Amino acid sequence: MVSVWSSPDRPAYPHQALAVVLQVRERRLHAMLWQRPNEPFAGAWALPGGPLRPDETLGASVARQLAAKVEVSHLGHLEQLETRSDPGRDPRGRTVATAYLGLVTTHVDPALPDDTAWHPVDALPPTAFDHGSIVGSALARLRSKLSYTNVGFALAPPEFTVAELRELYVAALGYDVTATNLQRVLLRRGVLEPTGEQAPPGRAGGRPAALYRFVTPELSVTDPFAVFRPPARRGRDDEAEA
Amino acid sequence: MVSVWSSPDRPAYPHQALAVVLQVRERRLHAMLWQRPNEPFAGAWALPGGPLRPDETLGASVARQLAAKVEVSHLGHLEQLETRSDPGRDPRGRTVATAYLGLVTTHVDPALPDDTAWHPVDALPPTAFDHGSIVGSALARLRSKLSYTNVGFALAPPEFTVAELRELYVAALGYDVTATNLQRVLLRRGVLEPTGEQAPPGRAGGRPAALYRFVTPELSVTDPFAVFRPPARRGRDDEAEA
DNA sequence: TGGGTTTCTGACTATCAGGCGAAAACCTCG
DNA sequence: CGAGGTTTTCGCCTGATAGTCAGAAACCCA
Repeated sequence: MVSVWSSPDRPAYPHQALAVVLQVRERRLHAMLWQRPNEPFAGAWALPGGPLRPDETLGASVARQLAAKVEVSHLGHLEQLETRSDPGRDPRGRTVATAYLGLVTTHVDPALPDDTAWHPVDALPPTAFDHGSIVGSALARLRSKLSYTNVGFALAPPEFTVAELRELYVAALGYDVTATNLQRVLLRRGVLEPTGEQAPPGRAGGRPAALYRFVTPELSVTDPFAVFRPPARRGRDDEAEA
Repeated sequence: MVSVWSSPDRPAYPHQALAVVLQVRERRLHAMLWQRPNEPFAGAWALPGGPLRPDETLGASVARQLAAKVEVSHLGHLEQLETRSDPGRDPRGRTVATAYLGLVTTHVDPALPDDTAWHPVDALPPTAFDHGSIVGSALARLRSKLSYTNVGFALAPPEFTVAELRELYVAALGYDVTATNLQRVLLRRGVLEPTGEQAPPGRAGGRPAALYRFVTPELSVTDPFAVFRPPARRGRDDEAEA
């Protein structure tokens, strides 16, 4: 047990770890929220999370508290987002909150407690505290990262067709993207690769789609900034193969 | 005065706001550090910062504590970086620390307390706590943002030549960039504009350089991701002018 | 077997970063 | 006062990549 120390010139504050857990459900991006039964903000919806324990890191804390809500194995990605410290953010007294961004793959439907539900991010119910704006931050983070990293792996099932992947991106980004372009860009970047197999023929006919997977199930950035790059890195000799 | 509340199931922790203040000095990127006189880490160098007060936000706290070190007006940019929560990061007891990234324009030399000094980021002295790795995070953040935002304005003086700006970028990025390309890219993005005047002729002869300034003294992102963009945004009709 | 549907592939275009060299503008020295 | 050196600026070219589009491929159903 680690002792918590405080003194007049080292004031201490309750700290909570929050999580914005996002998942694409029925072609729309949803956030996991739970409904507060008590004041303050009784009836309003809040982000899952809770107090930081004396012996855990914030990352461990948010993972532990999420485990009480969803199967943790469904969490494909978890990263620190930002820390909110407005003294008035909780009317009961000051707390500091560190928010995390969590992503759940779209092909699972984890069981949730009764007070917890998924809400489309473009039509959130009344939210508690500053949680609404935290969801906004998470959205912005996800959307920009979708473009220059492979976070998509955390939203998509292990194998998928390009059309399915496109649906995910459309839902998460909030605007339309073409399957052709999505496929070419991701293939060129080397984050996507065909499995060699093909999906079962669709119910409505049409050419059966090839199956793809993300090459690496870990976050990697694609260095979108061709700008001000060292001239050395000119030719990409990654695949020096006859 | 805001009351701080705590209970067995809402443990509280001392929280400190830290700042990684960076400045380009003599063609090298430096970080501002102060030398600890006492244990733990006596003699090691630490990031400026200190305890969060009960009635201030983290942002206000870091600004306040920096004001004790440097003229705050020199801080061209300040943004939240990340929050460290390893229970063992301070051997005296648990503290949570939220780090900020601060940038100082290169044309000033603010007076510093005796225990505080600038250190080149590529040759840091022994650092206290986890502050060394926090500097690393700040470096990564600055370098990526230099490429897709206009943060440069926070490092550069109000007016400058392209050659001077290039020196700043070289120092901050850690690798060489060409003045030609830097100028063209920033002009094309519209973050840079000529003042119309030109710098006093150099001591070594040569064509006198034109003076430039950053168009906006606030952070703006240049949306580096031409990827997965809504097709609507095709032509840029920002400057629909005869 | 033909029509409809979906996916895949390649060709073409537009945009932008990066490299290179010539021209412009200034200095100093003989 | 002109020649040589230095620094900046500008224009042209190349290469990489995003975006569009149309046609071919592959499947289902009637």
